[in-house]
Amino acid sequence: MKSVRPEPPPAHHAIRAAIAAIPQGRVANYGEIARRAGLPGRARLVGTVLREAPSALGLPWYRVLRADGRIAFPPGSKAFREQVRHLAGEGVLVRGGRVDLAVHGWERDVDHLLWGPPAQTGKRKSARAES
DNA sequence: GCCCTGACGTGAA
DNA sequence: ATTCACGCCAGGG
Repeated sequence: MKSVRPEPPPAHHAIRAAIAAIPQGRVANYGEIARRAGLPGRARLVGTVLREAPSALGLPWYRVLRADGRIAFPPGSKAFREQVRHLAGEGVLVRGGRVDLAVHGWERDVDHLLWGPPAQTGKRKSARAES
């Protein structure tokens, strides 16, 4: 017998879990979440789930950005500003609606361990001792 | 069931 | 840095 109230597909659950797993102060892109959820290539599905997911679920939706580190909402929109606000509250700086994934990206850590710290290609304007 | 849209990603021009 | 085309596929009309 069919359940009178069809539960959401497992994929949705996996995606929510992946989003919930983003550490505070870090951000991840849609594709990355999809991968973590075992759904490579389904970045769009992540967006769909987030759209359906009420913020009441307690999901850190604001930690999810596009692949280029850009916020997925139209600049200036309500949601946009709120996302920026939330991120700023966690110490994630947003410049021009954009977050530096090389600094706050979740997966950044892994790259670091595999490839080592990014060599300064000489773009840096002023080298300064970081914390 | 077809068609269009979309909190996306990637590669090419 | 921008723009375009495509791939992907769940939802809603």
